[in-house]
Amino acid sequence: MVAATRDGTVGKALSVLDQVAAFGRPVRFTELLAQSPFPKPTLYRFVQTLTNQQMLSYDPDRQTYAPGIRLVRLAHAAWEQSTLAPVARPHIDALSKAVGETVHLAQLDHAQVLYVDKRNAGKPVQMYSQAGKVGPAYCTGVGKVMLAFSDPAIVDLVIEQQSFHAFTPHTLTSAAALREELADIRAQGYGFDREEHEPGIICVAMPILSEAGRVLGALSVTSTTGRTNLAGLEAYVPILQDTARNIAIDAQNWSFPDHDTKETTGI
Amino acid sequence: MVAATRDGTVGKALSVLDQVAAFGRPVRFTELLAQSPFPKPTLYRFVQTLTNQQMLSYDPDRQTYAPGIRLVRLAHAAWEQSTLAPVARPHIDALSKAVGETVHLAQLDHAQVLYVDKRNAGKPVQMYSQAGKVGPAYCTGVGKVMLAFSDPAIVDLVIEQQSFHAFTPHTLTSAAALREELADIRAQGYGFDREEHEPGIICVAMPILSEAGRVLGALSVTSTTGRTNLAGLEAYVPILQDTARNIAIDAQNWSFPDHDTKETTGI
DNA sequence: AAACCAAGTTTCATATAATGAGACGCGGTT
DNA sequence: AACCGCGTCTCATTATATGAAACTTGGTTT
Repeated sequence: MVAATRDGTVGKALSVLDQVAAFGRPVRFTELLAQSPFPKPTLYRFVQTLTNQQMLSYDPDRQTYAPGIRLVRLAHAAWEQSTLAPVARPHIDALSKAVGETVHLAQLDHAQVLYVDKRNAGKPVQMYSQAGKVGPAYCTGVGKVMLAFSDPAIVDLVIEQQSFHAFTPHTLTSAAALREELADIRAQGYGFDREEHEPGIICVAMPILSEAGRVLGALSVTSTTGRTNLAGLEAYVPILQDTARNIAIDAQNWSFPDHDTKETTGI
Repeated sequence: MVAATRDGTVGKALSVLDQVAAFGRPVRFTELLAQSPFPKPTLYRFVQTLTNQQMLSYDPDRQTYAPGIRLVRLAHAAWEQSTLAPVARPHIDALSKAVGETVHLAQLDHAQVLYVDKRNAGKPVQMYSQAGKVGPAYCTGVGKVMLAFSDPAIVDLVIEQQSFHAFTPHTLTSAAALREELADIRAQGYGFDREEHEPGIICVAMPILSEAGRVLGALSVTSTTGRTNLAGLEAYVPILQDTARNIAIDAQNWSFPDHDTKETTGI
């Protein structure tokens, strides 16, 4: 996660937030305490404060804490302002329609892949339950592609703090294998997920690069070995390239033109 | 917002987060300073800390701050654990299919309505851009319905800190009018939005109440005056009632049964 | 070029708030 | 009745946050 100390009280309190979120379920005070670096009263006060602040929610019946509702509000703003999603939206819609497969838009967040948007092939999907999800960088198409074009220093850092887990027989499980793969990706400009994260799931991924060559994010088209193969996915490379370039251009020119998108949702 | 002081340094820092989010666009340091209660160096350090912590993101080119990507990660956890959305999902899907109109699921967050999930009538929709959105409580169907069944003390508080704005000619613009409406809703068990927030937009809303009578959230079916009228919407009351009751029951029994929902997304 | 200005950054003595060992209250066992 | 685990509170100590003022930087005006 983020550097816990160094950022004083605020940093410590936020680390508690992460801790609660990491549980993935409502959690009791004692459970937190057991794996907390903070002494009991300190942790207690953090939890109190965060609950006051609606960053945590408290269930009095079960005596449990969970990430709070204020985060949902804040994340809405974050998603609209700090991710590629709003600019990329029309392009992803078009791409999804064109290829008829699941499309992902991801960004790099520390050593992890953060999925910021998604279009499902057939039916509408509850996006929010997907966006915000994180995954490992070393065994996903989007992750590898983003790393391949990242600053070497960042790659070193990611590899260093990465514990390679073999999700499938195809997962790359060593720093050396990964570095080799990254070189290949850099050479050819795009990458694949060859059932490295889940059996039967393959994808082709394309980086979204700024004019200056900085990694903004990545796109991928996902399918299953039942429906197609890598050669089949490779056919999508041109349209992925176009889409990625267009997103990059729009991102460059994007300057939040004063809310000209008037709401008409009828909420 | 939340009580800024009282929660020490952490509370103050979080208030800065809110402030940034409220801008709705990337914002410069000076802009923040102009409307901040904190002196320059204090605000500066908060912004620094929050940026370090990825709660804010900084654009060095434009020298602007925006809500950070860490919020998206955290919100994912919050949405899954602290909202009705995961339990309600199947019920809302069914409801949406049955009525063929836009369906909203909302919860009360302070004095505001927080939309936690949504199904669009015809075409798939980018949910995330809607969930997390907040609206006023006094002039939306879901807001009034939730207030109507809330603790009187809460209602007083909400009304007190509410500045009534007339969005349309039909908006209730006085505490008295609102209280009267709330009494009616309580008597009849559900409520309407009679073009009170946006012209042409109407909805019927139903509270989701726990066995003990506590307000868990609210559902609504939204339409336009072009397609139907209040009497037409009233026909949905029985199915809304059923759906709300079923959601309440599921929410009661919901106890996070240890990740039996294995992922098969193929990300 | 020199003077100016505004936005951003750093310093440092002071005030304030965070800290955590310990103690307390309380419901549920044994 | 004694015990125990869990959550809560107290308070002297210490560390941290604070903010007036000074400094830097990059751009604009005279």
